[in-house]
Amino acid sequence: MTERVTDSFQDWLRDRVPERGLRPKAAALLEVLLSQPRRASFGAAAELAQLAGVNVATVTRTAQALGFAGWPALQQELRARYLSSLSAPQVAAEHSGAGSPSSRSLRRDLDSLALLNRRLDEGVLRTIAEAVAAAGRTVIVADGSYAAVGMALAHNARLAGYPVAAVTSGDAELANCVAAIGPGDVLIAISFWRLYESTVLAANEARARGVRVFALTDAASPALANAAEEVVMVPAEGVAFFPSLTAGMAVAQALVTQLASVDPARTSASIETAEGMWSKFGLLHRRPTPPAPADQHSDQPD
Amino acid sequence: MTERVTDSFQDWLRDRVPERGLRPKAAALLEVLLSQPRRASFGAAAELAQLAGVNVATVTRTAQALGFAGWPALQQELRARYLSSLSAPQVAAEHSGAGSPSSRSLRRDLDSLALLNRRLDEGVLRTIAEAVAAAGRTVIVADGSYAAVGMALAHNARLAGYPVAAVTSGDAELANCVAAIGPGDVLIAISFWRLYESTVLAANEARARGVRVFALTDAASPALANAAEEVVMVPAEGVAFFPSLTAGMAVAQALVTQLASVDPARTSASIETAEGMWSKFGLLHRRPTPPAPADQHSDQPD
DNA sequence: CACAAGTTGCAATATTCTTTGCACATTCTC
DNA sequence: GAGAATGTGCAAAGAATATTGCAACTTGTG
Repeated sequence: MTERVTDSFQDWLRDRVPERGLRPKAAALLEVLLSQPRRASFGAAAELAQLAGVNVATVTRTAQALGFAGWPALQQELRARYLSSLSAPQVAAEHSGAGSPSSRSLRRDLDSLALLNRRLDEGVLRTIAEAVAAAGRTVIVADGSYAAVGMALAHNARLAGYPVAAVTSGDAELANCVAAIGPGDVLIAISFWRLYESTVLAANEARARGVRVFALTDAASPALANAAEEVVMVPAEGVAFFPSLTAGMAVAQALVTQLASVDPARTSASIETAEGMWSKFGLLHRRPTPPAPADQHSDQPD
Repeated sequence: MTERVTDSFQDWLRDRVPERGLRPKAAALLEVLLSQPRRASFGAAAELAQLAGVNVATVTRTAQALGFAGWPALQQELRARYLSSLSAPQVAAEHSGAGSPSSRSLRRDLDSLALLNRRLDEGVLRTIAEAVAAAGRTVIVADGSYAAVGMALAHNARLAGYPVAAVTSGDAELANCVAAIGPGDVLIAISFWRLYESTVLAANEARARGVRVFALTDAASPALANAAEEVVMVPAEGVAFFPSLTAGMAVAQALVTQLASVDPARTSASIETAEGMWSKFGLLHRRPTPPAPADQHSDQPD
């Protein structure tokens, strides 16, 4: 039961123990909490009490003795830490003291990314990257706030030398873009949480027209998954009402990185050209250190 | 498609969907459960209901429609499966291509985020969030690929009920926008790696006009830092040529989360309104019945 | 256009879980 | 060894959560 959950989880809990130590029963309960973090995270006070051979009341009192308002408050912390230790054992956030909304958001994103890192089948990303590299052109459909991820993906992919365009200007343009693609092209649909009607339409229509369709989604979207050849699942759960775009952005980044490695020469040339343009247009505030793009991604074991 | 072990969570839940499919609201709830397994595993029925935009009663009814006695029974199953999906497939992902560009990118982002999490002073984010909340309006300046972060920030901030606009359409519009703001307004400049000339200009000009200026940047941009009241430093190093937007996006997410907590009532009201609009405009995809094999219905917006 | 079938939200009800007052038991001190 | 102080269990009060009856609404059909 106890994996290597122990470190951050146990240390933290032990640190809450006050100077005087705990009463015998409270100590017994603490041992249960430490040794069975899973049950401690989910179970009712009564369940833990029985497990520790103490009364329910002792659970509440122990929680209070540890500095919490009551059992629910303690349990919430236990949960957060237990889950963190499950998904990101290596990071072991030290200051994860349930602080401000912003720091909670960061921590959640960190967890999501750790989860993504373990879950993601990079074979899928390679497939998509190669499809984009081979495609006549690529259209990215992304509505709502997900448009940001689509834009980033398209922007960097173009920089890498591939004709990738994001459609974010509404349904009319979307329709036109879908009408303009066909066999030999690629469409990437990005959508988390709630699915926009037009995104699904575009994906289905494109597939019917012989376009290779891929999807980036948070798995809540069978409609989109059905239309896609491959689906990349991304955790998008945020702490507030908004779904988090962070993990999706990480996937976009990974995808572009993979794409850049498909044909390094092409990418290098493209970047060099782009840089020349930026210079000519006077876009940059200062001349940066000239990067050596060919060196950056020259090592690809696969 | 991906038939990885981790999908057992989603697959399993989808398999419980009865023949006829689900009612619209039930389907909406199912999406939330699938996309936010953490919350689904821990949260109360009411919380999930709000997230899905349905009534509490629907949660209970959906659980029953899926063949469970009620929400607690469903939640218990969800928990078990979510937790095992967290801890099980760790090993597989590690070895299948540990060195591919995409997985290196992901790992780099993970590291960056961990670094950010340690370094970031949440007081700064709070300051910015409060400034935005108090401002007459807020303009976000972000050029190049950073525009994606700016867009996401603006989009979600608007959703939270604040007049935030991202300027991404070129220098002409940027000039107009800067001309239109003054004391009592806020400008947020987002720029990593290389600094666009116009971004710096806008920041300096705005500050001269009495606008509160904040900056999101990596360490390499002293010019921007000079023009800003507060600077949020974000690691943006990518594995390839491209700077990573992931950490920047995480900060945007954190900022919006903080902003949403400044005046929760206002944010709730705003989101509710927005949801009503989405509904009216028929933006969301609400087809509950995906699995019909021969049934190739053409999706029609309702 | 009206009716019927089905769906959803509201609100009262029922259930479960947590906390706390109180009494008994144990332990420590003089 | 007696008294006081502290710890613990029991059970009732209190809070939170889930369920269900009912009415209003929407959608499909004649």
